[in-house]
Amino acid sequence: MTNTSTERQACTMELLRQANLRPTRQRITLSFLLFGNGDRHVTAEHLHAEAVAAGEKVSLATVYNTLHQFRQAGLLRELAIDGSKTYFDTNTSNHSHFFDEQQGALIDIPEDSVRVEGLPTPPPGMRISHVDVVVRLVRE
Amino acid sequence: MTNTSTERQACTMELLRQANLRPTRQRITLSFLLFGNGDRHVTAEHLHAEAVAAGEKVSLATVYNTLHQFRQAGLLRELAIDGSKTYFDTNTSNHSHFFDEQQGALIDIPEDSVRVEGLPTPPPGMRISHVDVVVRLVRE
DNA sequence: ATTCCTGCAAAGGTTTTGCAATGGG
DNA sequence: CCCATTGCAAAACCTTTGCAGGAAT
Repeated sequence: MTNTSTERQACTMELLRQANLRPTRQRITLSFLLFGNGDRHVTAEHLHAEAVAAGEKVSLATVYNTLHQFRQAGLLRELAIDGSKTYFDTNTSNHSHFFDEQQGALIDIPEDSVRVEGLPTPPPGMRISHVDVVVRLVRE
Repeated sequence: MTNTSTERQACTMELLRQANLRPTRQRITLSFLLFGNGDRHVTAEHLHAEAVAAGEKVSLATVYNTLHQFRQAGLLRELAIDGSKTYFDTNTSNHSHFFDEQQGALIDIPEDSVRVEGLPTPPPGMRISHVDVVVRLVRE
């Protein structure tokens, strides 16, 4: 543990300020939950439950709004894993994922271990913004 | 053009029979739209609109049912591309996709051109069922 | 005749939106 | 004080489901 709680909180405030988002009580709690303790994958509902469990009074609508604001600010990446739910990843680097289809669990694969080779040139007038790799797992 | 329309229709009927699905009017039309003319990516709504435009009387619920029945029979693959919509691919081989985020358009990448290397071993008790690669494109 | 399939409408789940009330700067 | 932000409830959206009528074997 190298940071005090106060230092981490100051860091969180700085994140919000740089993203041009007013550091409201709700946003501070949510960014703390998201960025305060390593890389995470969350859904809106999951994060909302966590905030409520932590004693924060915040609505689900605000969680959705905040997640999208953070995504627009480049603090989160949206993942298309499963048609029915939207996952957000606090690790915005270009890394791959394992996905356990039965459990709905996501696991990061370190950024530099996976290489995608032999990609064709994109159609004219277009460029690659991101390469998503999802490795789907089933129980043996 | 090597097949007559009748031959293609016979082929379609054969698909359904092998999948243990009664060759009803709706299923015949839908499988013909899906498999009658090369590889395709469709959403339920898109396929429904196409069927209606072709003069077929079919409900959206039946299109959903049929797409899932075809997927269970291994005739289609479901793609997670975008949180809000489910895409189905008539090409069930393990290939990659370009996705144009602005247009929502999907383009196949030939199966053998892309290689994913350096994947770590799956967690104990699990094995890889499929590797999905989506190359997201933006306008330059 | 029996079983499967279809259509409709209603329910389901997730996400977005409109608007009045609240709270930071 | 002003304007961004919040919360609520309603709406929007895609998808699934229940069930009665219809079609296939």
